[in-house]
This record gives sequence, structure tokens and C-alpha cells, in this order.
Amino acid sequence: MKKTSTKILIVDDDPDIREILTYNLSNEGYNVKSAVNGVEALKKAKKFIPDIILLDVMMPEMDGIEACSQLREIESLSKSMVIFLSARGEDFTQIAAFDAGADDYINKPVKPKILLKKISSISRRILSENNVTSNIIIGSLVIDRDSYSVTHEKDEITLPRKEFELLHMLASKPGKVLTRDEIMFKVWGTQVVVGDRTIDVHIRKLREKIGEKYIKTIKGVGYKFKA
Amino acid sequence: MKKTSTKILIVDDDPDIREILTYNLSNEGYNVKSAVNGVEALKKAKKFIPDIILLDVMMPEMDGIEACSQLREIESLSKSMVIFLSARGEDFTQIAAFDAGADDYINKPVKPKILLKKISSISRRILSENNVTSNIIIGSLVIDRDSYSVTHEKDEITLPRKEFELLHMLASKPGKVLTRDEIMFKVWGTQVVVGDRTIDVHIRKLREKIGEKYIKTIKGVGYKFKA
DNA sequence: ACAGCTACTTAACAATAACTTAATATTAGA
DNA sequence: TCTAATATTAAGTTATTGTTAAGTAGCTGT
Repeated sequence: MKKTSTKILIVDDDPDIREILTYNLSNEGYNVKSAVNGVEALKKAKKFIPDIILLDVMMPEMDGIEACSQLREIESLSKSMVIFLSARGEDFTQIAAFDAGADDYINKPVKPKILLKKISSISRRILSENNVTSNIIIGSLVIDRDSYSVTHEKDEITLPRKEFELLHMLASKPGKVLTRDEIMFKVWGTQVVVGDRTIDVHIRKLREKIGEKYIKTIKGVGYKFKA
Repeated sequence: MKKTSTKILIVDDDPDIREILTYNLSNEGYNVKSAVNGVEALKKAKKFIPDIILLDVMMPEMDGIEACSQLREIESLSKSMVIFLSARGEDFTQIAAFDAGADDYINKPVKPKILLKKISSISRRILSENNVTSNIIIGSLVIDRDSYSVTHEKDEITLPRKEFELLHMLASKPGKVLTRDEIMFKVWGTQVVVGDRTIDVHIRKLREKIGEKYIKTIKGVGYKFKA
């Protein structure tokens, strides 16, 4: 397997989850440590300097949000990625998490496959360094994940979630044609099934907002973003 | 029209479910077989080599998890997708399922719409995985599958699907003469039958777009690509 | 709890690019 | 030269996407 030296710190009060995650990630060659609560997490993180911190939202004493805020204060951890493990895809939780400085989140139950995928993509990103944020700038378009907004010729438009994810996905691989299947998988996931025209409608709304020139249709294949 | 020959093995102890699934999937043109338990599933899978295995989690004797693990041990089934049918979205079940090597899961009661959508997207993925030949650079031509485009003397032309596939096929074996039969088979497949002049028309459009010099006609034999 | 709002999805229909065919012209090779 | 094969053109067809409007669900603030 891939011998990445990416360091991961798991923080969760549930021993079972710690074990499952540790098992799966160690198996993939990651350097894994764990902590049972926020206080211990802070202590271990200072020494271990993990690249990635998996943080449970619900924990006794100090919850994940609070722990994340404090982790963010630590100078040496400024480059670490914090990923939340949230019990549900509650909007509140997600927003609060991002507010506290989280870089990503995963909904429980954690599926090892998804987790590994995420971890590996993040660790690849870390290795390739200079990725400051997940923001994208193309021509006169600025796509900003932090605020879920797009700045297009000086005016900022806040996009709904689905529209943003769709645009972000297209723009993150400019020039590449993304098939409807790929889009479905990335934006909607495998458990949701929506009709054929749903993507078109979102595309239309995006075009309405940012202009026609960016998103090109490749009939029978998919869509692609061009600068 | 779309006559996919994707093979599906249904494994469930409930005859009603077997019948419903078999009916729905057969109707869509899939090649369907079924088994009533894990033991039979293993036996049939070895001979049938299904592309997709729909596996009930709860079964007498050998449950789905165990069956999946054993299926995963079989060399010839390494490319098969295993989809679990789970009675509930229980955490334990999901984690165990993914651990056992499942690729996806569907919650019961199975809605035909969701099932068919999932199956068709998976079977499309399976089909498209087979022809992942990378990009081609010949002389001043760059043929890029990601963007479905050809860059010819500094300007990028996005090609329609058939034209792209045709060009890609010719260019992937430069110098070799490809017969009309070979082209038909590769670009159109065995299920579709089109007239004789169709290929000519696509060839003409390609020549129009990338210039005359690349594609040469060998009368009575076929076409060849030259650098 | 409620109205009002936004995001999202769906369905029906329109539009269109991609593709195919048909009719006719041209060409290469025996 | 003669003929079968291919080229060309324009006119169908069809599959795929675009568009619109309306429905649904979930959230927000009162």
C-alpha cells in the first residue's frame, strides 16, 4: 500500500469508534494516535503535530467545536486539517464547525471507504503543499468556500449549497469534462437519487448568476468549466 | 437501444424479493440470476461471474457480511461490485458491510426507481472503466480525453462524442489501418447498427476540423492515422 | 405554531446539437 | 475506362439538454 507518513490524531470519547478508525487508518499506513477528549487532544496535538485531526463533535467536558477553536489558537498547528465527525448532517453543527475553523466534516456513521478517500485526498493535498485554502480563482471568478460565495466582476453572490458544490466541483478541474454520474456522486452522494433534469436546473441557475460563458455542455458526455 | 449485457446476481432468501428484483432488472435488459443463500451465491458467482452482486444482509446460515467476505476472496470476482440490501440503516451493519468489502448499499424496502438508477450508473461505470486509454500526443495534435478536445496548432476544438471516439481510436494506433468493421465495433459497439455512410460523414467532419493530412483513406480496407 | 421564505426537486414541453440517412458526385484502382 | 468504394452535401431523426413553472420540504423569525 501507499506509505504515507501523514500523521492523524483521532479524538473521540467512544472507544469503539477510536478502534475502528485507528484500525482502518493504520492499515493504510498512516501514523495514528488518539485522544479521548478535548483536553487530552490539545496536549497530544502539541507534541504530535498531526497533519489531520479527526474530531468528534459530541464529547463530554469540552465539545468538538470548542476543542477546535482552541486547537486553532496553537501556532504550530496552523497547517493541520481539522475534520469533524458529526452525528448528523445538521446544518447547525456544520456551520458551527466551519465557524470554529474546521476544514471538513464527515457524517456518522463513518464509512471507512469515504473516510479513507477523504483522508487520502487531503494528505495528497498536504503533500503538494501551497494549497492555502480550497478557494478557487479563475479569471474574474473567485469561488470562496468559506462564505459559499462567488465573486464575479466585483459583485459577490452567495450561492445555495447545491449550486455552490456543483460550481466548485466543475471549477476545481477546469477544462475537464465531468459526467453526470460523477456530478451526481460528488454532489448528491450515493444514497440520494434525483431526477435527470435536476442537474440541468442547477446548471441553468448557475449560468443565470455567473454568466453563460463559463459552463459548457458536452452533449452526451457532461459539463465542463472553462476560463 | 441500450442493450447492456451487465450481469447481476441477486442473493436473498425471500422469494418475493428475488422475484421483484429479477422482474425489474430483467425488464431493463440485464442478465439476471439469483441465489437463495450465501452458499449458493458463492457457487453461482464462480460460474456466472456477475458484474454486480445484490446481497441481502440478513440471511439464514451464512449472512451477507460473511458471504461478502468470502466473495471478496475469489480472484475472478475482484471486479464485481457488491451492493448490500439492508433491512435498516443500522450503524453496525453499514460499518461491517463496508469493512467486508461492500461497494454500496441500499436500504429496504427497495424502491425499484432507486435500484435501477444505481444499477445503471454502476454498469455504466463498469463499461467506461474498460476503455480508459490516456491522452494522446502526436505531432502538433493533442487528443485529451478529459476535456473531449483536440488541440491543433494552438487552438482547442471540443469534439462531439462520436467524432472524438473515432479520432481517439485512429490516433491510438498511428499508422495502422483500421477497417470499417473494427471502427464500427469499437465506436458503436455490437448492439447498434448504422449505415455504411455514417463513418464517412464523421471522418469528413474530423478532416474539416483538424485538417486533411491526418486521416488517410485506404480504399477497400479502411482508414489510417498518420503523423 | 405559524406564515413566509429559500432551496431543492420534479414534470411537461421546447429547443438543439449530435447523429444518421439518402441522394448524388467523385475518386482510386483493376 | 469502368466500377466499386468513398466523398460530399443537405435533409431528416433522435437523444440529450434547456426552460419554465409549479410542487414540496425545511428553515427562520415572529
